[in-house]
Parts: sequence; C-alpha cells; structure tokens
Amino acid sequence: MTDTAQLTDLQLALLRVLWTHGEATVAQVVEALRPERELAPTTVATLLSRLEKRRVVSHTTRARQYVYRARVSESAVRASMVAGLTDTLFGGDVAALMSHLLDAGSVSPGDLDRVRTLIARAEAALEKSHDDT
Amino acid sequence: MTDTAQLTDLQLALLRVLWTHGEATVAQVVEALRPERELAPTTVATLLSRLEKRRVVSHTTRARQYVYRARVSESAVRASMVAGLTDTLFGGDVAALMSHLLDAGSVSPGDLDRVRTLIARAEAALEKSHDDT
DNA sequence: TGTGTAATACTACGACTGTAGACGTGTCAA
DNA sequence: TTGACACGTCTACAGTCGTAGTATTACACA
Repeated sequence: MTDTAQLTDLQLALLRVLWTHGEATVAQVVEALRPERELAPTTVATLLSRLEKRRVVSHTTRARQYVYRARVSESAVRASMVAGLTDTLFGGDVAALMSHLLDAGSVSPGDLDRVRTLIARAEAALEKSHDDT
Repeated sequence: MTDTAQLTDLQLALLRVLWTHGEATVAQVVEALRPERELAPTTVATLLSRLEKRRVVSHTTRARQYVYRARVSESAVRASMVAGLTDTLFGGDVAALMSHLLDAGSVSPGDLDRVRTLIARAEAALEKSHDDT
C-alpha cells in the first residue's frame, strides 16, 4: 500500500492533473495548476519528487524532461480517503455516513432520485454476487 | 469559524474523549486514550493547549487542574470534514460521494435498507420544508 | 570545442504535528 | 516549616508540508 489515505489538498491537486492528463512534465503541471495556484516550477518539482519517494507517482525521462504519472488511481485514492474518513468520523459505519449526508440537508430532490436509483443498482449487484456465490 | 475541517486523527481522538465525557482533565484524557495509544501526560497537555490556541477546545481550572471542554460539536466537525472531503474528492457533489459509497461494495444489504428508510425521511423533510416556504 | 539554456537536484526555511523531558510552583502532610 | 507530590509551562527535536532560491548538469548550437 502506498499510504494513499493521507494526501493534502495540494498533493491531490497535483494528482488530479496527472489523472486528467495521463502524464505530465513539471512545466505542464505548473501550467495546469496556474488558474488556481501560482507555483514556481521548482516547487512543483519538489512536491512531485516527494510524492515519488512515497511511491504515489513515478517518472520516466523523455527528451531531458521528467514525465510523471500517477501510480495510484483516482478511484483508489477516493476509496482510501473516504474509508479513512468513515473510520475516524463514523467508526467505519458507512450507513452512518450516508445518514449524515442525507441529514445535512445538502442533497437536492434530484440527488435523492439519483441515489434511489443507485441503491436499486447496488441491490441488484448484491443479488448477483449472492447468486454467484 | 474555527477551521475545524483540518483535524488530524490524534486531534480527533482527543476531541472524541471530550465529546463523550463532556469534559475531562489531562489525566482523564490520557486514561481514556490508553488502550489505543500510550501517551505521556505532557504530550496530551501540549496537544490540548495547542487546540485551545486554535479555539477548538477551552478549559477552566478546577481544584488546581485544567478541565477541558470541546468548543466545537461533534456534528459540526463531522459536517465540516465531510464537506471538505466532498469538495476535494467529488467536486462538492454529494450524490457522487454516495454513489461511490454504494459502488464500493462495502455496504451490506441491511445498510441498504437503512439507507432507503433514510431517503424516505429526507424526502419527507424536503416536502415539509417545501410546504413551509 | 565551447557556451548558453533549460531542466533537475540540492538546500533552506517557517509552520505545524507528535512526542516528551526539564523546570517551576502550589498544596498538603508531617 | 519543610519537603514531596502533582500539575501546568516551557523548551526541544525530528518529521512533513508548502515554498522557492541556488547549484549542477547535460544537450544543442555555433
């Protein structure tokens, strides 16, 4: 495991660039981040090499430049971070988290419809895996 | 706002003790944390006074001891941290987070039932607030 | 072959976290 | 009154993060 559950906002922003671009040089990452953050290329290089030390990203050299790639998928990071939060905040109880989400009042009626559909699908999937077993 | 969205695991563990106990001295916090973590009383004292500087907790003196209380509620912290994660990981889309939760396969059939009930309740609440408006 | 240029590597620094020892001081018992 | 005990405060230190300047290196072109 790459201890992917502990990533700061900035680290995630870098990863997001890599995820959407597939791969990117330091300059490209700086460019992609520009609207939101103005970072020196050396800063980004430092951050990426630190992430590489943690095995979160990797690089190959091409035309004298480092081309970085994420070694962790977006879904894996999401899963890991959501699980982390669920554990620390809700004792690992996923339903409690959903309950919180629904209670918080930040879900629109349209969202509720979407979620109901999702539940139906999740149930179907459970049925299926049950049948398979 | 007390910037309550950025709390580490250990800080949350301290807060959890305060939440469940209502209030606690340093020694009591150390005691409550003992099974999971073995921390020197001075360590806990340092952590608590740092949290106090951030206005996350407060203390009163009683019988020559500091009695700490949380200044933020558990639900506020939960809301803030979940919102933070939803923003950084799902662009603020709560339904996307729920979708992830349902996809991740970590929900049991029983949970699905519970969630369905919750949705019904959330809808009822929405109806009501709609009527009130 | 020499040199400018562009990219990376190295170094640094302040802030914060986890960790805890050393120090000061008030209180209570003898 | 004096000494021990129990607390809190101060100080410290290693590790990480965000940030970036400086040093080094290697390629391309003259």
